[in-house]
Amino acid sequence: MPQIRRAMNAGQKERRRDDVLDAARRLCIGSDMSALSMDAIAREAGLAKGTLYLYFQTKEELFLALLEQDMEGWLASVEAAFAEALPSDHRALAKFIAAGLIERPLMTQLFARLPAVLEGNLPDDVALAFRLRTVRRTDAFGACLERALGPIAQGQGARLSQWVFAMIVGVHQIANPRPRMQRVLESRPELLARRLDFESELADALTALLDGIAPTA
Amino acid sequence: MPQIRRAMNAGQKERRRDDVLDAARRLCIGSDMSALSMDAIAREAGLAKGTLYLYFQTKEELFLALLEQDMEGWLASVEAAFAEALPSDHRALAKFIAAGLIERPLMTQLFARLPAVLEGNLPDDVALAFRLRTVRRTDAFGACLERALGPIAQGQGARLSQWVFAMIVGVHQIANPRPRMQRVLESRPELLARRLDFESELADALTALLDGIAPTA
Amino acid sequence: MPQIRRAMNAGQKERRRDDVLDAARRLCIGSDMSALSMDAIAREAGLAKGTLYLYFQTKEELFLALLEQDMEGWLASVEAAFAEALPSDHRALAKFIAAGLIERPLMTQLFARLPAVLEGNLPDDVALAFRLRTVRRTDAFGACLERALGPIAQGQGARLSQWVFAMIVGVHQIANPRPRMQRVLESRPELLARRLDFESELADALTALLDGIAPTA
Amino acid sequence: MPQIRRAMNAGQKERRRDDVLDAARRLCIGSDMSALSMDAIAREAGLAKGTLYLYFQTKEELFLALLEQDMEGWLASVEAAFAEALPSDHRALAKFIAAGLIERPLMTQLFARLPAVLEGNLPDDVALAFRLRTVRRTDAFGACLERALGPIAQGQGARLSQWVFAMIVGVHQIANPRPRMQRVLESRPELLARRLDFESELADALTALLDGIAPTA
DNA sequence: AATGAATGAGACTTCATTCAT
DNA sequence: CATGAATGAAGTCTCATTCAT
Repeated sequence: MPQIRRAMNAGQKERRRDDVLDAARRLCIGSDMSALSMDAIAREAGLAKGTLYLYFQTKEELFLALLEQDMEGWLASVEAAFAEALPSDHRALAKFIAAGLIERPLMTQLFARLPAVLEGNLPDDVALAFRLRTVRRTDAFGACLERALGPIAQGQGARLSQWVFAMIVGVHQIANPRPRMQRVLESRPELLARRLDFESELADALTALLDGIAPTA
Repeated sequence: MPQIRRAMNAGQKERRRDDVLDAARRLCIGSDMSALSMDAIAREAGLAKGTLYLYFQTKEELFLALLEQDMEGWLASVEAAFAEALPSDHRALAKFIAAGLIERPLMTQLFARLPAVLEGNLPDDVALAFRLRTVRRTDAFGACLERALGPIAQGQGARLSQWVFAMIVGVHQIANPRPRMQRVLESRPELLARRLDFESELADALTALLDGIAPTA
Repeated sequence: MPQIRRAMNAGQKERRRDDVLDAARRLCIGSDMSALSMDAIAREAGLAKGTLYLYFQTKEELFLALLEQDMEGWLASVEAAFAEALPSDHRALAKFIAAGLIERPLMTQLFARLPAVLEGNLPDDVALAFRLRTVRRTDAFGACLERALGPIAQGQGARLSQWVFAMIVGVHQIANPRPRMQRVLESRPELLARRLDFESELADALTALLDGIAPTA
Repeated sequence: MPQIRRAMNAGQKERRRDDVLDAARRLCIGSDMSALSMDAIAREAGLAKGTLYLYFQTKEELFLALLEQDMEGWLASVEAAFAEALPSDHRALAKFIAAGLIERPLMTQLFARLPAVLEGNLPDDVALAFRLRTVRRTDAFGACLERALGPIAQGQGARLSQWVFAMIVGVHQIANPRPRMQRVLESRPELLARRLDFESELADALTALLDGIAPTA
C-alpha cells in the first residue's frame, strides 16, 4: 500500500510521515478517535507498527501532529483569505470560520480531545514545543481578528482568538454527537427534532460573540 | 468506611450510591479524572470493586451520574437565586455563572470530558435516559436565561443555554491546563505570563456573548 | 488445570502462588529460563496472564520468589541434617552440599542468573526485602559452616558461606552448558571428552576450598 | 568518528572490527551490559547499524568477541609475567590474578554473563569455534598454574584453571552488585557494612583454594 | 447484597535483524 | 562496503468487567 518502499531522503520521509497521518485521519473519520490504536494506524498505512515509532516518539505525538497539520492548513487559509479581502461584517466572518472548519472535520474534534492527548505519554519537550507553536498560532489568528474587527479589538486579538476557539470546541461538543449517541438520538423523534447543525449553530454563536465584543463593527 | 454493612432498602441503597459518587468526586479533585480506575474508586469508598457494579452498570454510567449530580445541584442553585432576584445586567449574570462553576470544580471538567464518556461502554438505555434529562435541564436553564435576558431571548432560551455551555467547556479547556502541561508552562516565563484565570476569563467571554445576543439588556 | 477455581482464603492463595511457581519451574527445567515469558507461565499454570500479576508485581519478583523457595528449602534441609549429625570431614561436607544442589536443579541456575533478574523491572522495596532475607540466609548457612568446620572458622561463617556460593555458581556455569552449547559439544568427541560432571566437580572444588580454609579439620 | 570511510582490505577490516569492539567496551563500562543495544553500539562507533552485521553475524557473536579479546590479552599478560618470574607463593599468585582482572573490568563481567550470551542467537559454528578456543585458553592457563604450583598440580592444570575461573565468576557476582541493587544497598547502613571488595575478597578466596589444592606449595 | 479473585483482550513500545538503496 | 528505514515478533503490564463464593 505505501507508494515507496523506503523513505530515504528528507522529502520522502516527510511524505511517509504524512502517509501515516493520513491513515490516522481516515480512521478517525471512519470510526472513533479514542478507539484508535497504533496497531490499526500501522495496518491502515500499510506499514509495520515499529515503523510508526520511527516517525513519532509516542502515540500522543502522532495525534498532536495530526492536529497541528490541520491547524496550520486552516490558519494559512484564513490568512490567505484575509489578505485578499476582509470579511464585510461579523456574520460573514463567523460564516467563514464555520465553513473552514467544516472542510477540516478532524481539526475540531482533535482540538476538543486535546487535553486527553496532552495528559498521555508525551515527552515534556514535545509538549513544550507544541505549546510554543500554539502560542504562535494563537497570535497569528489574533492578528487576523484584529484586522477584521478594527480598532476595537486592538491588542485583544490573542484573547479573542481564544474565545473563538473556546466557542468552536464547545459548539462542536454539543452539535456533533459521537456515533453511539447519534444512534440513540435517531431512535427518538423528539430528540432528533432538537438536533443542531454544527456549521449554522457555530456561525450564529460566533456572530453573537463578535457582536458582543465589537458592537459597532 | 461505609456506614452500613449492607444496603437493604431503597433509602440505604441510594445513600450507598451517593457514597460511591462522593468517593469518585474526592479522587477526581485530587488527581486526574482519566487516570481513575474502578479499583481506586472502590477502595476510596471502602467497598469492593464488584459492589460498584451493583450500583452502576459501567464505569461510564458512574461518571454520568457524577456529572448529573453536579448539574442538578447547580441548576437548583441557579433557579433559587433567580427566584430571589434576577441579575441586574449581563456582567452580573456572567459573574454569577462563573462563580457557581468555581464552587463545583468537577462539573465543568466532567462536562468537558462528556464525549469521551459517552463513547465508552455505555448501555443504550442509560445513554438515552441521560440525554432526555439533559434536554430537560437545558430547557430549565434556558427558561432562567429567558427570564434574565428579557423579551429579546424569548423562545431562544434552550439555544442560548447551549451556547453558554459551549463557552464554559471551551474556556475551561483553554484556561485549565492539565497537570503535565501545567508543569511545562511553569518552566517557561513567557508561557506563564499568558496564563488565563478561568473565572474572570469566563465572566468576560460570557458577558460579551450575552451582549451580542441581547444588545440592549 | 488449576485445582480450585478461585483462591479465596490465605491458604488457597498461597497454594495458588505455589502453583504459579511450579509452572514456572516446570518450564525452566524443560527449556531455557531466559526464554520464559509471563504468557507461557500463565498458560502452563492454566491461568490468565493478568492473574499472575495478582501474585507477583513483576516478572522479576516471580523469579526471585522461585529462587527463594528453593533456597529456603535447601537451607532447611542443611540445618536439619546438621542438627542430626555434622559432616565427618571436608569431603563429606562438600559432597553433602553438592548432592543437595542436584536435588534442586533450578536453584543453582536461578542463583547464577540473579544479577540479570535484579537489574530487571523490580520494585526497590522488593529488591531490598530480598536482600535482607539473603543476608539472613547467608548468616544461617554461615552458622552451619562454623559448626561443621570447628574453631578455625569462628566468626568467618558468613564469608565462607559466600565463597561456597561463589564456587557453586562458578562451577555450575562451567559444568552445565545450556541446551544449545550442549548440542554443539555433542557434535565433537574431543569436547565431549572434557565434559565435567557438576556434582563431582563441585564436590572436589569445595573440598579443596574447605581444605584451604581450615587445613586441620 | 571512524578513521576510514570504507574498509577495503583485510587489515582495514580488522581495524574496523576492533573499532566496533572498542565502542561496545566503552558503553559496557559506562552503563549496564544487558541494556546495550546494537543501535547504541553503532552510534558510539560512528557507524550504521547495518554495518555491524558485516562484522558480526549476531549481537551475541559481538559479545563473544569482546570477551575473547580481553581473555587473550589477559592470558598473554599472565604468560609474560610467569615467563619472567613465577609467583613466590599462593597469596602472591592469587593477588596477581585479582589485580589482572581489576585492570580488565569487562572481562569478568562478560565471563559471568556468558551463559546468557551463549543461549542467545548464536550460529552453531560460531559457538563451536568459541568453545574450541576456550579449551585452548583453558589449557594454556592450566599450564601456567602447573608451573606455578609445582609437582602437585601436574596434569591437573586445566581442572584447576576452571576452578579458578569458577571462583572468579562467583566472587564477581557476589561482590559487584549491579547499579540498582547498589542503590538499594546504599539506603541501608547494615547492608553497606557487609559490602565486599572484589579484589581483596577474590585474592583471599583464591589463596584458600590454592592452599587447599596444593597444601605445601 | 457484597466480595475480590480471575479474566483476557488489548495497549504501547523495543530492538535484533534484514534489505533496498 | 556502507547505510538506515523497515520489519514484526515478542514483551510486559493494565483494567473494566464477571462470577464463584
